[in-house]
Amino acid sequence: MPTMHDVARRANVSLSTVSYAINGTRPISEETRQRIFTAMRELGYQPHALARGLASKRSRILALLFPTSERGLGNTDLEFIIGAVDAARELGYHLILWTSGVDDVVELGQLIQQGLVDGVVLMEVHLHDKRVEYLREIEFPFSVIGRCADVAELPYTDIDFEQTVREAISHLVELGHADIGFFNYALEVFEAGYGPAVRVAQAFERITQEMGVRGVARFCHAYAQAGYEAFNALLDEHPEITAIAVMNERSVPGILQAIDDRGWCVPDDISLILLVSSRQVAEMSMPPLTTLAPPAAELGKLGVELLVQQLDGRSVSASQTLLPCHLVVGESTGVRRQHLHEQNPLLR
Amino acid sequence: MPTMHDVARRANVSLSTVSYAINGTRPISEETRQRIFTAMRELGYQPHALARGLASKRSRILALLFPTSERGLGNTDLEFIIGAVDAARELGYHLILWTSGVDDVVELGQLIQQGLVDGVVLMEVHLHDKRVEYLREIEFPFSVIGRCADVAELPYTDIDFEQTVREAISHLVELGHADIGFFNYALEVFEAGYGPAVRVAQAFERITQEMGVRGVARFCHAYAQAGYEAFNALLDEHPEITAIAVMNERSVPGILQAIDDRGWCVPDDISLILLVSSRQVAEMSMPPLTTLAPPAAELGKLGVELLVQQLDGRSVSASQTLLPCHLVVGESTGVRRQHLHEQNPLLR
DNA sequence: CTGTTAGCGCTTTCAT
DNA sequence: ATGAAAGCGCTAACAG
Repeated sequence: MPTMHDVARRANVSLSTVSYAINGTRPISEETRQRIFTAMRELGYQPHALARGLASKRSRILALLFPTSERGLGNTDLEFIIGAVDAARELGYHLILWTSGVDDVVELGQLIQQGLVDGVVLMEVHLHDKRVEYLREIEFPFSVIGRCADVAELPYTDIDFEQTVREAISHLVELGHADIGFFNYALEVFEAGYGPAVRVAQAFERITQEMGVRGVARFCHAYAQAGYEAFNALLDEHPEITAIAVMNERSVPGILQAIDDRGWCVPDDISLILLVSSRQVAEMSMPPLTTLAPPAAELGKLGVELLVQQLDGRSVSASQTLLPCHLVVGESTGVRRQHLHEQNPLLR
Repeated sequence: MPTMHDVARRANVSLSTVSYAINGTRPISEETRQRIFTAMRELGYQPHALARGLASKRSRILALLFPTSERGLGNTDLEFIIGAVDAARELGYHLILWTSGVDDVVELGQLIQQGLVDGVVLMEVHLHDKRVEYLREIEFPFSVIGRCADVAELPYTDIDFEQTVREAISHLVELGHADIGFFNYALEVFEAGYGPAVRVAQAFERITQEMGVRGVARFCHAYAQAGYEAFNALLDEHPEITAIAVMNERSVPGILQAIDDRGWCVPDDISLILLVSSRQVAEMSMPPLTTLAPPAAELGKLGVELLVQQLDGRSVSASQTLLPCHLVVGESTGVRRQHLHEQNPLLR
């Protein structure tokens, strides 16, 4: 494995000149530049990452902090990661993956103290996030995918939940729906201050009011049975509901089952819309569901860019960005129909 | 940030003694050991990863090569990654994610020459994989999740496709099915030598014969419409088929749609079984599908262990392992029924 | 059992 | 525009 020294000798220059040529840290005459790069090519030289990092105090390695616990691994999560990896490489960084508890500050501290990474990208932050507090305190570079309650000076990128809910409700309202149910994450998740759960809940309430429709929100665990029960409970209590927005795709099969058990059809008897689920997941259902697909890869990318921006000083984008979800119209939303029990009260 | 030097002074020993104490590379008297570790704790010392790596020529960083192109991002892919990350950390390694083309040997070479990683774990290898050839040639440590045609001396872990298919077919045969369809990946994927596609195809043919049932295999692209068409084509040609095994979950919604369009029901009129799809995906359908769920996290873990085994010499497991898929019985497989057209020929 | 010291391969002052 | 040399923080001979 050739070193810089080898390149220097072959190009008849000093070692430092090679370094300067590579990093462009100071002017080099075109002629020697050529000699150096030719030598490099001929030797198949690649700078040694560790040595470079040690000397420059910049490893060009980032860590993506990825808590696995939260709400099970979703289909979009991988997209986040790939988006981040690709962006990192684009910017000349490596990305190490680090899974750990949401509030395991100790492990985070150890990772950082190893001097391996120049900065970290946090995923799944809570409204009050210990990791964020910690990183702020020790003034270690970081960026956040998601956002905290206090976003002052916080470099983050997140989904525009307001827009997402608005677009979803709009879509339903345009189809004539005026009584809309909403299944959020489970209560515990909400109470833990999981951003999406909290923000979508707020947005749902505000926007249904704004638009003059009736909204009923419920919490629902992330499995089919929970969806089944939540749906039945909701419709028993609010039979007027003709459309449901769902935050957690995992409960969907149960909801569909419950609908089917009533002899109902989607979307004829009830419309269903996913709030932040990938197109891919939406298409796994029959009928394909209407969804607001999150810009997962873009969020991953932006998260990395936000961080690199601090590290390199180069301005890539605004330091606080909300990205819209994209409405993908499937076949689970349709014009409002009268409910069966309205058509024929004998059925209930 | 304290260095080893600081620890040494505080513990009244030489710098090297601290090093030896940390690495356990040579005997240290219990007393000084204590002094050193106390000093470390008091200073909150963490060894500097880059410096250590540079000096020891072992970075304790691994790369997981994860081609994104192949067949779209599946739901299990993230599990692989998490499994690998966790295993790596367990063994004291970091894991960087590296996405690149399946046969982009150049980029792989550059990664390696940077001296950043001690070894790489390859995912999605082809039967004849350029990366494998390259790594063998330069004698760089690696392990493989999947396997090549020539597995001599190849440290790999893979799904036991033979067992998977056998278990699936057994399940169907026990339910009385004797005419079984099989949807493989697309022809191109098969021809590119994508291991799972090739191995499952072989296994399907062999095992159906062994068990004395009739099997009909087809290729099918990874989207709903393809499933729809493949299903109709298959059943038009082979109306005797009462069960279908599917390799690629993406085509499933189309298959279900086609079934529905015929006025058929799953599993009453036809059984459906997924071959290598996660439980999670299987449960997203209605009814929940029967599947052979791959041991994704275990494969990721084993892949890393196989590599570390070479690196550290510690023996963690056999260097060639096939892991079984796990049969998760859903509601998409049931006892064989006579087909509609047999019951009532007028329908067709 | 412990200390001294020469690197690991590179960046970056300080000279020229 | 180029060189020389002092580290970056650690490991691993080599010495005792």
